[in-house]
Amino acid sequence: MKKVSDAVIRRLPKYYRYLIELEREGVMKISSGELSEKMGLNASQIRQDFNCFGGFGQQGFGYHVEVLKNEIQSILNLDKKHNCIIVGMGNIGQALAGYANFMNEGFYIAATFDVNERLVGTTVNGCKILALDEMERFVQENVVEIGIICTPEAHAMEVVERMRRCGIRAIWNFAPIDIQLEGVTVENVHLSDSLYTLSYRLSEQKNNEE
Amino acid sequence: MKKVSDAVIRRLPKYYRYLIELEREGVMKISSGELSEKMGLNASQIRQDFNCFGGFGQQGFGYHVEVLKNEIQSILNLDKKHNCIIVGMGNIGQALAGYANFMNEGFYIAATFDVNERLVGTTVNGCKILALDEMERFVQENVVEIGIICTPEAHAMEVVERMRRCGIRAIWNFAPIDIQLEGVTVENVHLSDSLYTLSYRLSEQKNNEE
DNA sequence: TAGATTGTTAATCGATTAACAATC
DNA sequence: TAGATTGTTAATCGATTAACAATC
Repeated sequence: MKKVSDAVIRRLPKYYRYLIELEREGVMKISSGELSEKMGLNASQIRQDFNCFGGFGQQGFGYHVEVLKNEIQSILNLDKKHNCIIVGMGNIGQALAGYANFMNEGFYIAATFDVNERLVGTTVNGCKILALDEMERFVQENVVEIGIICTPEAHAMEVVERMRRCGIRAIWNFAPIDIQLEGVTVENVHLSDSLYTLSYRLSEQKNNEE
Repeated sequence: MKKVSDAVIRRLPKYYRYLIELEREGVMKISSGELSEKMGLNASQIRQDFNCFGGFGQQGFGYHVEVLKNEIQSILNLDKKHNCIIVGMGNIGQALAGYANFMNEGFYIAATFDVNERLVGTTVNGCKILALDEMERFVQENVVEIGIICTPEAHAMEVVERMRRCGIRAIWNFAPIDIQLEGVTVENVHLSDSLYTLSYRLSEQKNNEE
């Protein structure tokens, strides 16, 4: 199968959100035209996107909302359970541990780790915090697919390397570094980058008003 | 000035991060070629990007790290203080309130709000939580540039509308809805979208290995 | 059958990359 | 002056959009 471009992949969760919403509203079918209006995308683009993965529609009719939703859920691999671990249980780590939403879509925080001895042993948002030194053993004894990095910048790279060594192949990174590692899929979040772009557009807006 | 594309704007914080790093390492000058290797970008692209905002380099020499860093800081509007408020002090809201990093770059959490009576009046990460009903008054009495939305999906749109009405022109949105509003600049974060794309790429990786 | 809407090919647009003249 | 590297124009590439034949 031809490689699907990143732009398409990043639209999939958005389709998924809108389809869940439509299903909740009891809508049974939708055309690319209607969906394009709702989502602010081009109808051609929507059809092109779906056709990267096969034809989910019916000519002359449109798309069955439930079918399409299930297809995208399956493409995104959200119909399977994924064990995660969090390393770094500061503010962000604790928040993600409590982000109950994840479990609804098959993400489960199997364990959390920190180096801070005052945190180790405590329970936050239902997750017990273990000593970082126990990570390797835990990952060997349990199936862990996703490593979530919420450490300060200084420790992030070392944790990434340790995760890779014990077989974790997917990393969700919240530390402000760009991780690129052979054989490991990384999604960098970079919250501050996001805020900075907002700051840019705010000042741009002000300039236009002057 | 010609409108700068979103792709360029999203690279600015990344340049900024690398330049801060270089400055910290004591590097005085850098060429687009060296920077491209470090950042994994194309050198032409880097020069094109910088030239959207004017020529910061010196032919035959390269770029002064400090000068370039300061220019980008100024373009991103990070050399000014920005008051923010957070609405919704659940896990994510609390985490962002404590994300001390923001203040370093001029972002300051002036107040936080919630509807939950058990939270109102308490102090989290140094931020006192006020009742949501006090938001309008607070914004009128203080200069607030950025509204941060961390409410559940169901309340997000109403909060956005209230923020707009009391004059907030920039919104950093963590609720899982796409906000688009005339006259308001919105940066949608969508953490679960990000995790879903990681999930997709993880399954793709597994398929390739088979 | 006629109408609607998909799936897919072709055209357009914008972003990335290459090339090179300008110049420090 | 010669060498290096920018700033900028031109070429390429990929993503988006338009068009339309296929078909339900």
